[in-house]
Amino acid sequence: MKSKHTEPKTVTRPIRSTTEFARHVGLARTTVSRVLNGQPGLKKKTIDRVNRAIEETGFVPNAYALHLKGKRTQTVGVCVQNLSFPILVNKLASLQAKLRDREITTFIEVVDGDSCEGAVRNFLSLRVEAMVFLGYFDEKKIERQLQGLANNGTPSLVIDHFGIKGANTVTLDRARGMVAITEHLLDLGHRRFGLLGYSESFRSTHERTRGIREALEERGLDFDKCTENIDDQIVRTSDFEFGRALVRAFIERGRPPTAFIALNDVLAAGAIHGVRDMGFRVPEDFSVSGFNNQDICSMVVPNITSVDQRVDKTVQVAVDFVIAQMGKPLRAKPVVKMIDPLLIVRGSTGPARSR
Amino acid sequence: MKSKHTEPKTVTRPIRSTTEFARHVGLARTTVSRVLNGQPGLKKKTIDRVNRAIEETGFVPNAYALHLKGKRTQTVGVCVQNLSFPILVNKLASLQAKLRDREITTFIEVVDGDSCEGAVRNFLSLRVEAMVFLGYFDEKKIERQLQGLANNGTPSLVIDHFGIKGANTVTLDRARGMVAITEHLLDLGHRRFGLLGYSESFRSTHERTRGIREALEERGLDFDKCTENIDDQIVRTSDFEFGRALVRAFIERGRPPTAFIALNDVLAAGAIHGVRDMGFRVPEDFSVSGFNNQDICSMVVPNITSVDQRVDKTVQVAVDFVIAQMGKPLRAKPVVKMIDPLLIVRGSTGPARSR
DNA sequence: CGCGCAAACGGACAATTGTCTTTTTTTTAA
DNA sequence: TTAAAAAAAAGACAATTGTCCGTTTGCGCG
Repeated sequence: MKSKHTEPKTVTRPIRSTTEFARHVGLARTTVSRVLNGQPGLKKKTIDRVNRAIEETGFVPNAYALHLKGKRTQTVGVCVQNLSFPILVNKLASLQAKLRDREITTFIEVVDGDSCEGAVRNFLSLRVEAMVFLGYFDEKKIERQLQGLANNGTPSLVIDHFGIKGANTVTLDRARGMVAITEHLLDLGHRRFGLLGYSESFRSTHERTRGIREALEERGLDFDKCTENIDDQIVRTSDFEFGRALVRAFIERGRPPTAFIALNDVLAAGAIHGVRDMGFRVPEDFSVSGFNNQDICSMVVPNITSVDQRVDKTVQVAVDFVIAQMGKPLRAKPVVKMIDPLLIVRGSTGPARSR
Repeated sequence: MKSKHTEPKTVTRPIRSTTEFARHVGLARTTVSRVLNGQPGLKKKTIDRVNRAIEETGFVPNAYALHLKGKRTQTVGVCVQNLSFPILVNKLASLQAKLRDREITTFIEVVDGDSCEGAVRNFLSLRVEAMVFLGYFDEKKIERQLQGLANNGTPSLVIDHFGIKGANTVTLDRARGMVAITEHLLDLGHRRFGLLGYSESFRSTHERTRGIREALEERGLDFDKCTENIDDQIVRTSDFEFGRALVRAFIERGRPPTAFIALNDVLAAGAIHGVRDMGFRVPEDFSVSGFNNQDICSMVVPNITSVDQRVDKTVQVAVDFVIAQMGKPLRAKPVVKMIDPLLIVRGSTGPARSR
């Protein structure tokens, strides 16, 4: 048995520089370097020899020396708020994929509560050519960070968090999304709406409340008369249980609205279960809408009517912008791009039952 | 009004090297460097002057030059399979957080279908001190990559994917998880089980089937007599709909099992809806179990009995191992650490109804 | 055998940083 | 005011790579 002989016993220490690699191949360092960088005036045989050795040894030139030499780093740093929201994760994955397609390396830092200061420092130290902030951050802090980046000449972009001063921004037009939902429900004959989860004081919540208000006023309806919000009457645990408890409370107190507009899909899923708990049906007795069009929309019966964030479109716009800015002087005025949302009508909304 | 004067109009071009920075502060480069690296023999006033200038300008030394000089990179590269599975995302986030706590920078590449070759090359070029593979990959490819890393002297670790030759591995003991579930159901009086989603030919599925088999044989029961699998009779769309359709088919064909053991929580959620579709109740008429203990377990009524992966424990073990290996010669023999799973009993499992 | 040319070699430089040593300047103490 | 001590400056080197340039090698051809 003379197997086990394919792998050579050359347990020499790893090759860590072009010099060592060149010695291993039996060529001059400069010659190897010329091969690696595709310079002319080299015999095919030599080129093959080098490439074969690369195959064998897995040698990769040191990125640190490479970029030090002044070569563009072709890297982008991404600060992501956290990975608890599936929608953010989708955006992150899509972002890296699209940047990779353009031969750009993405560095990712999950910030999650910490200020992103450390992440930004790290990225700057790595001389990224642009920086992306994905999600919602402390406005004061992020504005300071962005200012620092501007002084530094590093282009930056904020995805999602709308309203940051001086920031290049790509974000879903959340107000418009709510207009779409509200109009959809109005068309179905609903006139009284229970808002689920709309008392958080985030900027995005304000934006979205504004959308509902606009859609109602467009039809001559009054926001305060048409909507009810009993968020503060329920102790909030998980989104699911919160939505469920809110709906039960709405029904128990009598004269409930005919449609529930939830802040997100999980709340909506809870709401659907709340309706069922009370012996009613969705959408025959009550309509329920979600937001974000997450997977859970299809994991509940009936499936949830929701607003899709158009992650792909959003990220595409973001990537195009970032790449256009890389390696160029900063723009004087910030760019804000709003992405049109997409209403996905499913089984959880239906005609209002006359009561 | 003499506001707007706080920010100096010095729109000089950004400072990109210690030399430029030193000029800006009015000190010698070497002095600044000594301050940055905390060397002794410096006046407090000078140190303060430098620190203040850092505050103002946001100057960060070039990481590329730093590491080139031979300083350890203190970086780890993580190849993650994809971000479609929430459980993987959790592990990834936890991994980066724990590594950051130890002052290690994590580079992340989401591979998603592509071979991870490119990612590995990129990491090697960045001279990471260790590499982690998170999730399931093509065995042949990953073995080749690991071999390459071994030649290179870079420690590596595989999380989740059990059974890769020569790989340091940290993984949930999936067989043991299934033993726990099966025993739990046996204790509740169940003797016939419907397996949902167990016909995929992944290594993890085999492991888990083995666990069920062992638990049954432990009580003198025969696997083939006690379990049924009708996966191939249903067209698989989403996991949710698949689980739902499977259960309906089980019930429609008559003489259904009393408990359904689903491959994951989404299948289990579908199964619960399937039971309800047919006019039965969970857990009174049928028990349903999931796996992974994802969020969805609490977003279904009744909540799903599942097996928790103990992400925190898993990642902690992984991080401890990785850190112990960094910057040291490779171990001769691979280390495999199995993590004990944790059965979480919730409302979806109950005593078997005698029929 | 000698010439010319292509190909490879070998040396040098630049990029930035930390560190070491030597020199100069500043501060402190007498 | 002067000498000593402390602090800062200045210069050099190493780390790795790409590139430039002059030199050497090898080969074919006459």
